[in-house]
Amino acid sequence: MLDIKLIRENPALVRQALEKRGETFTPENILKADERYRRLLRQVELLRAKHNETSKQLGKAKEKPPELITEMRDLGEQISTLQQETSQTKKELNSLLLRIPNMPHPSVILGKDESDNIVVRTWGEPKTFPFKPLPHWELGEKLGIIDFHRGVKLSGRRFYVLTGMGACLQRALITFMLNLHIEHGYKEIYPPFMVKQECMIGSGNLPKFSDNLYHDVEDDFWFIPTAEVPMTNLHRNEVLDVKVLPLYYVAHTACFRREKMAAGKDTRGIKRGHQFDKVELYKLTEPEKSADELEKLVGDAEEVCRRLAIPYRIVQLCTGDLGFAACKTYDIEMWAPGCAEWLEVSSCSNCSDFQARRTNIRYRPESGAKARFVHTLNGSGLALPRVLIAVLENYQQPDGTILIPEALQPYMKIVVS
RNA sequence: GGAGGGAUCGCAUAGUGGUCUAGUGCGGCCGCCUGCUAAGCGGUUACUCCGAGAAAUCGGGGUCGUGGGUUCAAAUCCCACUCCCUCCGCCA
Repeated sequence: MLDIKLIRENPALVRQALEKRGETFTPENILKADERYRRLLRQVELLRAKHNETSKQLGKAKEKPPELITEMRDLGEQISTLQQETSQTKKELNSLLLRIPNMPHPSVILGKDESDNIVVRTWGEPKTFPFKPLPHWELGEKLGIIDFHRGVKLSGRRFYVLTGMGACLQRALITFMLNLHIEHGYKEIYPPFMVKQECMIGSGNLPKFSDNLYHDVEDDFWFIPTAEVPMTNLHRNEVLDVKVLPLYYVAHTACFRREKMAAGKDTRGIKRGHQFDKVELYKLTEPEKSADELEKLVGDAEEVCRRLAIPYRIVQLCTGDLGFAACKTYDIEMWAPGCAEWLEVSSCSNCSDFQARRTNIRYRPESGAKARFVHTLNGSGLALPRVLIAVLENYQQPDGTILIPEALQPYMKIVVS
């Protein structure tokens, strides 16, 4: 959510910033609602002051003068009518504000869409194979570690079953990543996978993107599309001590996405499913530090790729490709020789105070000082099915078997009888 | 799912319709006194919104778990919900 004061005082600046992301911003409705709200509020408060005053008089009076009671009754009616109008206006204003995306950070490159993103750096050389490397769906089926047919039998398209060493490899990756990030100072979190609506609003997934979410109508639970959602809401309505900042969290969760938007895209393999696992990094920082913390966050996520010795590149998203809540984003893409594409295994974003405003997460710079909104950052560290793809395709051997990356070997020591 | 109890300022507690501008204690902060310490004395003590101001600050509104209701008037009465505790049922 953007600061209404900024919109009020400098709508042109906001418009310019949002135009960079291809958003046409018309502040007129918002400004009108804002002005109307404040005008109504002043009226209501004036009446209330009168009401309180009269009530006090009446309270002190031994004999209750009937004209005072009449006055009270009269004021009460006026207040309740005006109050209704005020709340309604506030609601309208709020729902408008909730639908405006974050403003891009000035350092973000200008661009229209994905095609204007730029590769910031690459690491490693794509391996050359003395044979034609297979895509993971073929490897997975041949090795009997990914069962597509039974996945469909159980849950329909875009579902699969990992079996045997496939499931084991994923589990090894999860533990490896979690441990690595914990070493880097992140605190492990195991959050709920189903959350209240207000959490989805807090992270920015609602009200605008309900198409991509699973929702349990009976009990009004929303299934998380990423651990970012519960982690954004962990400290909802809290004022944090500056001494605890920055907070670093890491969580492994399942993620659920309806993927209505991506219908027909990436239908082969395990690249895009309705359910997948992800290790997610999350930070809460002081505003002045979030830019640096984003770079460090990317570095921490990158480290996973390096340890796995899989070539990757860092892509900076242009203004037009930024997510709703982000002011700056880097993607990490691993090279997958089998399907011959760069796989997006992570998206690391600085959300500045956008989510903190929605969730009301603040910190006090020093005791007695006014509380300020924190900045929040998130990034995958990393998304599992895609890393699994990269491991399978990069480590495939001529005989169709998979070499286990050195970093994962300690996690794969299993006696199979 | 059923039955009961509860939620008040950082913590602990008082408050059964108007004098609550929510009291008291503890803790915190500031000061005083005491040749150290302990103790004592005085003061202070939340968040948020609107408005005025360059600012310090000032005026006003709201907040006693949340939302409704009754009433001229609600921390206080009524209803619903949320969360916590005790018990029963069910369950991993």
